Amino acid sequence: MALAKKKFRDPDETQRRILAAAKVEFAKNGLGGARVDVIAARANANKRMMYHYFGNKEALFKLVLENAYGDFRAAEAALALDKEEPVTALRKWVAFSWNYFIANPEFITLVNSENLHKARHIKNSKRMQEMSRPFVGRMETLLRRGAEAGLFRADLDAVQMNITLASVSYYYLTNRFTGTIVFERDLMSEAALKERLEFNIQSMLRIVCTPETLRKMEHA
Amino acid sequence: MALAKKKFRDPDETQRRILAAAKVEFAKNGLGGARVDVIAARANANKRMMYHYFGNKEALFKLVLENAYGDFRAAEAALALDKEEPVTALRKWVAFSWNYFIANPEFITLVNSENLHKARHIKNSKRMQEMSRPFVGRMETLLRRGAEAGLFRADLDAVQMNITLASVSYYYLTNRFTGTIVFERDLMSEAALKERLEFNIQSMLRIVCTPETLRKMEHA
DNA sequence: TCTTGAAATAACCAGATAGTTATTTATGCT
DNA sequence: AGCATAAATAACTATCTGGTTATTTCAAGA
Repeated sequence: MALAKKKFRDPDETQRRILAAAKVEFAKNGLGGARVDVIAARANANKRMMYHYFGNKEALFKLVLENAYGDFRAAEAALALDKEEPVTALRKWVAFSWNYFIANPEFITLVNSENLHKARHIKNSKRMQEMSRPFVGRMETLLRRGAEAGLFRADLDAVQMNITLASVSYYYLTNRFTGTIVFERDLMSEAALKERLEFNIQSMLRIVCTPETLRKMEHA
Repeated sequence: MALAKKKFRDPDETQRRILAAAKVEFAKNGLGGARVDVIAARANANKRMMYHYFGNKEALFKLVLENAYGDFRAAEAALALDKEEPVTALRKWVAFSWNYFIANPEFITLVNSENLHKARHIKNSKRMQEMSRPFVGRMETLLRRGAEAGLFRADLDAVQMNITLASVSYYYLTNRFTGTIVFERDLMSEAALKERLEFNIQSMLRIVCTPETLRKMEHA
């Protein structure tokens, strides 16, 4: 196989390492708590390289956030839910966000950190808006298809649905540490995770489906 | 009226001012981004006083968080939902959390900050657990009453319901800054807030009510 | 009025931290 | 081979920051 000869000078690779290290550090400590020295060390790079390639700490944060958001939306698009029957598509969508948040916990903390700062880093990000549009469109399409098939309610707003779909998974996971104390229950055991996913799927179905659809599903 | 003479030395008042200032600063910048100098200045107190009364920055943070949580649960208890008819009680509960999060935005950012730190400040807080128990119990009672009246589904888990009830409001509000960009829509206009609250109430009702109950409500 | 302890303050310190400067080293091109 | 340029490094700096020390000020009880 074509082994890439190890290069001593490799700008692309260095930038990649810095970005990866920054993602870990920003996710773990937030923008304010993250340390550029730690990022450089973890990247096996010199701090000066970070400033050379990315400008400053906040510009690096912005890029990390945009990339994380892009990865999430790309994974979502790859689901190809347009080809699924509406009820199945909704189930898969809920399961997808749940599993993605679990597999990529940095995503949640990065988004939280950006919201703590009132989204000032991406406020004027064209890239951010462009990455979002197809995702909003997908929910509109799904709701229309479901309604036309007589399965879904006809008056649902796609934005509200997008938000609710994310919220039931995101909130559980982002607040899992205080939640464990408040509810005196292990929210992250395998059984608990499975139970929550199933609960979320049922919740979303009850929100979108007509009472008739629900009755049929429950009698099946 | 009995005007309290302004005292030059007033330990209770000084502590109160420091706590209030700390709440603002921690909420705005998170634990890592908060500055003790800023807290002292905003409290019109000396930094030394903070260390004298509260020990250190993290102990102060813990107390601020516990107080914020206590305030929230106290307000919730004051609703006296036990006396309401189940469907009304659920509506009022959803509206309460929604309005509380809007009126007390620090609550959300404080909880987020604590979760970023894996809840290490309240991990062994007896006070935190004690404040939580009645709240979990309230949902159990409500669900039982609703089920006995034939209004609610009989198989609902109180913890899942508590989490979901909070999530649909909390997520919308905590992520309102990135949300505004992602959805290219003002999520905080008066109309948008009203719409979201109504959507959340309907969502919760659809999750808990039996299909028969829903049908009756929709035909009314 | 005098004494005593708590409340309050200001100045300070050591370590941390984002960002820079000056310099060296590898790589691709001719 | 040698040159020009980009990549990489280490050492440095000004400022910030949580926490402390030394000291002063006030208020209440005897």
